[in-house]
Amino acid sequence: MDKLYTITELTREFGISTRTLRFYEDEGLVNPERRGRTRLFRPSDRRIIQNILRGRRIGFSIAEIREIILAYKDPPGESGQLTLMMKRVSEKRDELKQKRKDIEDTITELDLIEEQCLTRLAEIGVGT
Amino acid sequence: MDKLYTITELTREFGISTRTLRFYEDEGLVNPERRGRTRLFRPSDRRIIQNILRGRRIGFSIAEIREIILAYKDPPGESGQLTLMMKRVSEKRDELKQKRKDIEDTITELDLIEEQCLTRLAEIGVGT
DNA sequence: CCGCGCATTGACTTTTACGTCAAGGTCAAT
DNA sequence: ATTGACCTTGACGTAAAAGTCAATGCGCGG
Repeated sequence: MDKLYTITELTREFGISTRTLRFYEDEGLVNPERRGRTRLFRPSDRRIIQNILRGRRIGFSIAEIREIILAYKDPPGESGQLTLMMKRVSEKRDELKQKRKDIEDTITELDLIEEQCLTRLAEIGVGT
Repeated sequence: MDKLYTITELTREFGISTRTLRFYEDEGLVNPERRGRTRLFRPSDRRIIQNILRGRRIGFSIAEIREIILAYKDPPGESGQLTLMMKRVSEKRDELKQKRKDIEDTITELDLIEEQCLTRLAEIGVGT
């Protein structure tokens, strides 16, 4: 049935503000239909928003997110452009792998902090 | 031999600016010695800087990074504080796990884009 | 002694990603 | 017809994390 979403429906679903969605439109990330001046978001817009939010969570800038979205929508037709894009994709992937390692190391560190807390708690618990 | 590092040595090693290191000092994240007014960073400072940069890469704010550094240095002595901290640690860990999943999904997506590029390239290559 | 490179502080500026008004249009229900 | 919910555009404000600029100091090779 291809439901259309109003702006506030989506802000509620994703916990973001209307300002944020309008901003994403200004940035050319989403292109909702209009009934009069009112925005109506398609399922495809909704999916893009999910992508944006994911990108945001992992620290991509709007420009980077836009680049990925565009790359996905219409990969360039020219050979040189394609090769260039594959280089950029490869770089991004390396960056993400580094980030994943950073996260894993930090999780380990958090585990350590937690352990220290437990130890201290036990000491205190025994002492009193 | 406990080498001491000048500010520019470290900026070169880590690819950051002197302004950044001074900013981190203002924020209380590092405490270099002083010979006169000149900063001399100890190996411990250097390690903290590595931690800061790692935190930065995974999107932690300076405030969050400071919190983790402090938690690691001196875990609080009081029972309530300890329990509180463990809750915060647990939250951060969940956040990081979500982030790791986001990263893995995005890597998968990048793989897909790359594949599309390769397909297009093959098509072009054959056609010409 | 002069200039060079490296160091300092302090103040002002910038960028990103929105938040926050202001001022008003539309429509359904009361 | 007024209230209230929801929508709009446009302009201005803000916080974080530095960048940039100005003015200055210190030690050293030539």
